[in-house]
Amino acid sequence: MPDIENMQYDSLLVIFKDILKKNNLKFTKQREAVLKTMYDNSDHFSPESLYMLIKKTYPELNVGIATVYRTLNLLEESHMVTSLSFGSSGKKFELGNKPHHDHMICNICDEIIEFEDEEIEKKQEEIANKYGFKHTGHLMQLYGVCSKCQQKQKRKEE
Amino acid sequence: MPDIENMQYDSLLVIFKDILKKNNLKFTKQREAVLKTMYDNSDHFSPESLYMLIKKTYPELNVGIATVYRTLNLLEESHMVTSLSFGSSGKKFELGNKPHHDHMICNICDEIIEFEDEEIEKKQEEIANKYGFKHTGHLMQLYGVCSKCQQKQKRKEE
DNA sequence: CTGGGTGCAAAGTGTTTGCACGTTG
DNA sequence: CAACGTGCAAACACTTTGCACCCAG
Repeated sequence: MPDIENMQYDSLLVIFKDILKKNNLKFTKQREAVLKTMYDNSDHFSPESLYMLIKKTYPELNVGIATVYRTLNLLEESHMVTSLSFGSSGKKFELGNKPHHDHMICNICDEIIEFEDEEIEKKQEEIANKYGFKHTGHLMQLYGVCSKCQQKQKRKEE
Repeated sequence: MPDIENMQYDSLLVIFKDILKKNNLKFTKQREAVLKTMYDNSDHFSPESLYMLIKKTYPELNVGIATVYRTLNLLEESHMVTSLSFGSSGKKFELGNKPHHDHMICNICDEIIEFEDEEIEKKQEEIANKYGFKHTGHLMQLYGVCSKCQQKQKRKEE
């Protein structure tokens, strides 16, 4: 499986078509619209918000939300997108075309800040090894209050 | 707020009653059954599995699953239990009476292994500070295959 | 032209809520 | 005895699925 970090859209598309072909699946306008929309609006999407954006961008396609779900699941299984588990309100998905990173999530405004730390990654590897655990992935999310919301809170207190 | 690590049941109960009193809530058999069952069967519970266990242990109470949800939410807000996000199939809850730790989750058998690493905790703190983020909690879960399941896989391959 | 894909609506999940009755303080 | 809590079932939110038609290969 190629490493899709930092790839341009054309290369992502080639990989996607390849995955489809290997699994006897077909390349459709709808499937492309999902990938393209995620690429063009690099962000963390809920299936719902992605669905709305696709409808707005490609009104002629008349995409259904079921297809968005189906495609996101397909892309996730193919490791082209990754998902973040979110408290209670479902998952968010992001296209995997950037270097690995984790997330800080503001409890107040839901803003997502990405960060990356090699040392922690190494440490995780060590821990897994210690327990004879074959480490295939992880989820690390820091929760708290982002700097903007902290300032808002201070202003209110005055 | 007291630190409920390593506490015996009696002390947990006192704290729980205290929280209830402070919020003008009542101490009921059902609420106690939830706390006691979690204490007696130290484990990671889905609301459903906890509900079943309570029904089995206290058949005379005729508890409803809605009460289990309500009580778990109450306990979580009061920081007496914590929850782990679980892929798509909801959350699991554990009583917070042990030292802080994170989780390794086997993708095959769903076994949960607890671990603790001070260095990572420190690093998380540093990262949050760097972004002006007020860090109030985190979720770190490593996914992979536990040693038992790796052995089973090997056996099949032979 | 055949098998997989799609939109739609219905069915599944997991969780929350309205209500009448029950219990706590 | 006032208020909060409970069980029940209905409602909810999110996601998956069955089906008839559609389209890519």
